[in-house]
Amino acid sequence: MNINFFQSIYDHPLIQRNDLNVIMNTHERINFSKGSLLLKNGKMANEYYLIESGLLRAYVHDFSGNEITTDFYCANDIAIEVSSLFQRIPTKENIIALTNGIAWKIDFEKFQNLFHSIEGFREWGRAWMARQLFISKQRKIEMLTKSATERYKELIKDNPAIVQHVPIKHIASYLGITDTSLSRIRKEILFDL
Amino acid sequence: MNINFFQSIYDHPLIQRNDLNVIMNTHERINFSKGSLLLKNGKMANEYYLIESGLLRAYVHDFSGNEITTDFYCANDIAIEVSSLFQRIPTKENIIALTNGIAWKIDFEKFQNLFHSIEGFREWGRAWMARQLFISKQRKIEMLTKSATERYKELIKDNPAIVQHVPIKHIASYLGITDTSLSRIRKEILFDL
DNA sequence: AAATAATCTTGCCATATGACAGTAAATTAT
DNA sequence: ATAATTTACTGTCATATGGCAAGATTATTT
Repeated sequence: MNINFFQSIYDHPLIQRNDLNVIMNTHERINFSKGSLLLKNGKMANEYYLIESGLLRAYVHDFSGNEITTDFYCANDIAIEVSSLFQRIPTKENIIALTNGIAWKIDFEKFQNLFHSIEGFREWGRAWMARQLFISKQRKIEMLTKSATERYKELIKDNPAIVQHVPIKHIASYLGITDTSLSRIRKEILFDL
Repeated sequence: MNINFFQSIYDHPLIQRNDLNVIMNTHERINFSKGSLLLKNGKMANEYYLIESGLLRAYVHDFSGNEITTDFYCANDIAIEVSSLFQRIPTKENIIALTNGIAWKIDFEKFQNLFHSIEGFREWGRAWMARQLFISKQRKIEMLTKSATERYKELIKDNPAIVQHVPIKHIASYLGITDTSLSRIRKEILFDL
């Protein structure tokens, strides 16, 4: 078990080395295989996962039943459904594995203990939430101000792994367009690349 | 000072009555007047505000310098820029008063004390963040899946005060369209109302 | 009250994206 | 390997929204 992996994720000035050990030992290693569901619509999230390797996709169903991809999780990301986990309510999201992979799981009760017993951990947690909120806001603004083409180009730049491994229709719903349109956009920007 | 106001905002099963008193006394009443800035781009947020009355608008500038309205805050809302306040970094947002009003202010240091000393308060804080994250995600999905017309209709339904008091151009940028388009949409839906 | 400025509406045309259908290509199952 | 299924691309047409500019309306200042 690699301490650098945990250190890069639980990165906060108030988390001491021995705190990190406690935190590490609270996680459990799991393997997931392509197609398996880590979280299912209607259930309550009881854990979250640090992704060591592999690729996951989160999605919801819109009013007419179409899958809308809300997030991708890659190595070093945290796969989590905050709303369900922290409000103790059933989720509307699904998290499914797009590839095989390895993750480190921590469940809510253990998280809760760390949160209330380690000051650095709860500072980290709050900062993490703040960052997520910032990212979410940013993405919202980008949806408003940027064209689908620009958003796709940025995805290529920031997250090439996703573009390479994920079916177009999922990327399209993530970008908020149809797969038809994305197909055309891809054709368009071939010249730029 | 109205305890019901604070109770409705700091609403969590683990917050006891005397906790609430401590929390209440940590806030300071302020008046704000139309046009005043409660937060300015480039500064660090050092406090947040519970809005008792009045109307505020948060906005950022996009790459080409246009104002994008990111949020409105009404009575009983919390006007806060989480990212700057909790990550201790300068903000990119502005919060400006659209009307005169009354708010209760709490600054970061005092918040921090409450957070670490009252378990119920930090549970409330985390749940609040989780809810915000959920709302932000929801809005993102709505931007993806709903038309500008639908989004405007929902705004009318959920927040009529905003539609009545706020200049169209701000509502338009909040919805992610131009004021021209919003003007046409308004004309369109006159029939529906 | 008049003057000025800000805001809102409207017309014209351009463009991005969607809906639907058909085909091609790739993946998966038999 | 073959068949079946899923995924990706393309064509045609429809629609929503944007860009720009000119008026109309409303608000603000003098």
